[in-house]
Amino acid sequence: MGRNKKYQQVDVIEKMTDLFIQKGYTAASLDDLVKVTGMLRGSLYSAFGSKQKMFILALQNCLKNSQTSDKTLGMIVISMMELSNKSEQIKQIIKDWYKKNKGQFIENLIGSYLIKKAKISGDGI
Amino acid sequence: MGRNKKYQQVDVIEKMTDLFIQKGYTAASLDDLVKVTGMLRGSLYSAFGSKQKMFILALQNCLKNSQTSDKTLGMIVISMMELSNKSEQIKQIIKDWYKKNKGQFIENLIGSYLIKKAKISGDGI
DNA sequence: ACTATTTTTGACTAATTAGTCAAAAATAAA
DNA sequence: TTTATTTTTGACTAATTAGTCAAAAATAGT
Repeated sequence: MGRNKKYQQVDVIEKMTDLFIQKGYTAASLDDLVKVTGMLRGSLYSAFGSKQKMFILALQNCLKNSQTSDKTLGMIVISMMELSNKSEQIKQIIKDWYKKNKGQFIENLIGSYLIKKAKISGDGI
Repeated sequence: MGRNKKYQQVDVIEKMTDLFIQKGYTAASLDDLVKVTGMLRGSLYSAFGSKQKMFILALQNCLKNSQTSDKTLGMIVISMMELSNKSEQIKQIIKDWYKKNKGQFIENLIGSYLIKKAKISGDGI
């Protein structure tokens, strides 16, 4: 009952994830989120509640996948840089993730991801 | 000739650096910079020109120091996350830095810094 | 004292920010 | 058709953003 959803949560969250990874959390504006998702502000807030909740859903969606993809690393690094000191929930999420993944050269993986992302390696990779 | 400087560039840049590392580039506002430096907006712009130029001076000041301190890593990581795709100059600076430091477990150092900064290691370090 | 030069001051602007809300649209059950 | 429920719409707000600028203050040479 009620109006049918025009947008599917999963698709919307995927698009949000790409934006967050591209711009970072703070620099990704609501206008940007409107643009990439196709939803309007009211719908976004009605569906997700706040920008931080959008990010958390995007982060959790990434972590469902057990392998440490670049997408996951992207969201983890943004969490560490911009959100771990603002949200206890996010801090706990990445704490749990680190517990599960430490001892697997994860520090090295994080560093390598950043160098690749910044495109400073010289060999174009 | 002319009015004496009330604030010394070196001190101001040090304070800016601490702010950028604490908040990140985007999240560090001009109001924040006014607060930590003691200078007013007009003085800051008269002395530095723009927020990005303030950041570049802070970054270059860190890199003068040949050792890779946490302060340096902080500025480097912010550059990679928030600025390497916005400023060719900054990209070049961190490209040069990486050239000088690669092969010294620098990826590991970067990852370890982030984990320490986010305080997710479990052992409180 | 006067002039030239530099630095500081803080009010100002135009743009952007996250978030709100009442109304409209869409649906299914009664 | 009416009613209850859900989703979408987009204009709106209050706060914050980076950056500007004319005026005042401070200094040193003439």
